[in-house]
Amino acid sequence: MPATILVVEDEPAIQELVTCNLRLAGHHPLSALSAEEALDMVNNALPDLILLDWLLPGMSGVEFARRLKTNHYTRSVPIIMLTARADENDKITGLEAGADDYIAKPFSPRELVARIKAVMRRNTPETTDYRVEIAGLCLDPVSHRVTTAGQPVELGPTEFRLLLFFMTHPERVYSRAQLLDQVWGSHVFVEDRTVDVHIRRLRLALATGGHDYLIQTVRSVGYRLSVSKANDSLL
Amino acid sequence: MPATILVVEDEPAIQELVTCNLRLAGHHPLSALSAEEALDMVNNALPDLILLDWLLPGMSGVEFARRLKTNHYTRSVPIIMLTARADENDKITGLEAGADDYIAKPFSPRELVARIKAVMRRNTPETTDYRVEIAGLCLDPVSHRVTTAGQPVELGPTEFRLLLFFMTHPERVYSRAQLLDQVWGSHVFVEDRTVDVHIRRLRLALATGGHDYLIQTVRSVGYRLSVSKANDSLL
DNA sequence: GCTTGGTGTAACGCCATTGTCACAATCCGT
DNA sequence: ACGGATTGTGACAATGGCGTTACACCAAGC
Repeated sequence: MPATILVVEDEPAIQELVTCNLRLAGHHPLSALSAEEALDMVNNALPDLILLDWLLPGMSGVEFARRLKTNHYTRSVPIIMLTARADENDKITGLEAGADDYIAKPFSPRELVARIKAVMRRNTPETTDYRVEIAGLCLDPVSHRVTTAGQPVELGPTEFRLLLFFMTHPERVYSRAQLLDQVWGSHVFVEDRTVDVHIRRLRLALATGGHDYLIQTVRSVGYRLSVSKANDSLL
Repeated sequence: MPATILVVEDEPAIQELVTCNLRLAGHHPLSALSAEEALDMVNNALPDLILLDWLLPGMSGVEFARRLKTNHYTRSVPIIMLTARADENDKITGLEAGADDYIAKPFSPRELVARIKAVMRRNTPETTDYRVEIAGLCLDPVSHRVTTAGQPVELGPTEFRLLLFFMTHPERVYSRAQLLDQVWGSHVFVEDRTVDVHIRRLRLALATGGHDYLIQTVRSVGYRLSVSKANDSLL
């Protein structure tokens, strides 16, 4: 949920205020004092979202937004406009230029982070929306349910994510470190052995349907989901 | 995927803005500046979807929607309402009149096309008759009434909209953020936990008919409406 | 005015979930 | 068979998610 956010704002006081609040909300703000500077930074590394002031010296905010939206590489980055007053014309041209939302000054820090959250959640569409089924084991991300041979399986959140990852990446070995990255998140710090415990819990839950064999351990390497019971199928 | 979309909007600037964005998204927009003009065009050729402004000179948007929904030939055309403000009453009467979705101005082009895609995707399996009944729980948007096993259920406005959303999107988990988007509106900002309280109120109201189990919580994910009592079961 | 119904927020407490550890069991090369 | 390395297993404390209640606020109605 934390995101890198590019703040394009020429007034230092507001710039500071915004970035500070973003930091407090757990985000990673980047500062740009002009549209030109912002363009450089965008070309360097894509941010997750852009907070764009309406009135800027040199290139205006609208022009900047237009430039971004006409570039295939940058057009997908959501933009939130900051405007001095809720002016109708501003609103229309801003949205026309491709802004996803706008905030009228003065705004509360709370509204700021709320809008960001709203836009980002709106912008991230479904990842794996389809149902996965392997050897009678069925997992549905949409309804968030798992069954083995028609019988319901009760899983904790982490076990669910773990199984989801395995079922979308079957027949492939993953180290504990890789699993921590993919299932827990690349930023958390937990012991490698924690994976073992969750693997066991997952197997336990799957055992009632006889599907515990699906999660196989590859000694000194990691774990793997496979339909074949054989511990080693070479070539 | 490309569709002919009738845009009913009296203000030329917004009309232009919307049709332009629709064209960019690969659709074929048709313009109508009044409900009367739109009626003619609909009778001439059925569009795949209608974007309908709430406030129109002459015949209002609601009236227009009602006319469409009472005609067998035109009732199946999905309607997305455009309203100037996120007014609770507007939303309710809009849904009563048969609108399939609802966008509050100002809206981003991205949101616009996203909603259109969403409505067109989900329009095939459901709709047609807008009375929803699940496991004896019956909700009628037209009369704005809810009954469990024939007995009336008293709900507040928010609880009603919440239940309406769940019953039109059953067997699917929604995060608190998504629920806030869909039920409260994509631009309002309230705490996530507020959803919990309304979920409880809804359950409380449904409990008298024994239907409280319908609203199920998926820990660390969100909520879901399901007919099966089991916390986890598929199909 | 006062009252009332609806809504959002804060606070409290319970309990499922989780990360970690200690120890037993197993594997594999020597 | 032995020993070290690796993994399975059970238990434990701490965390955090969620149900629940209470309360303040606001708009509408009498």
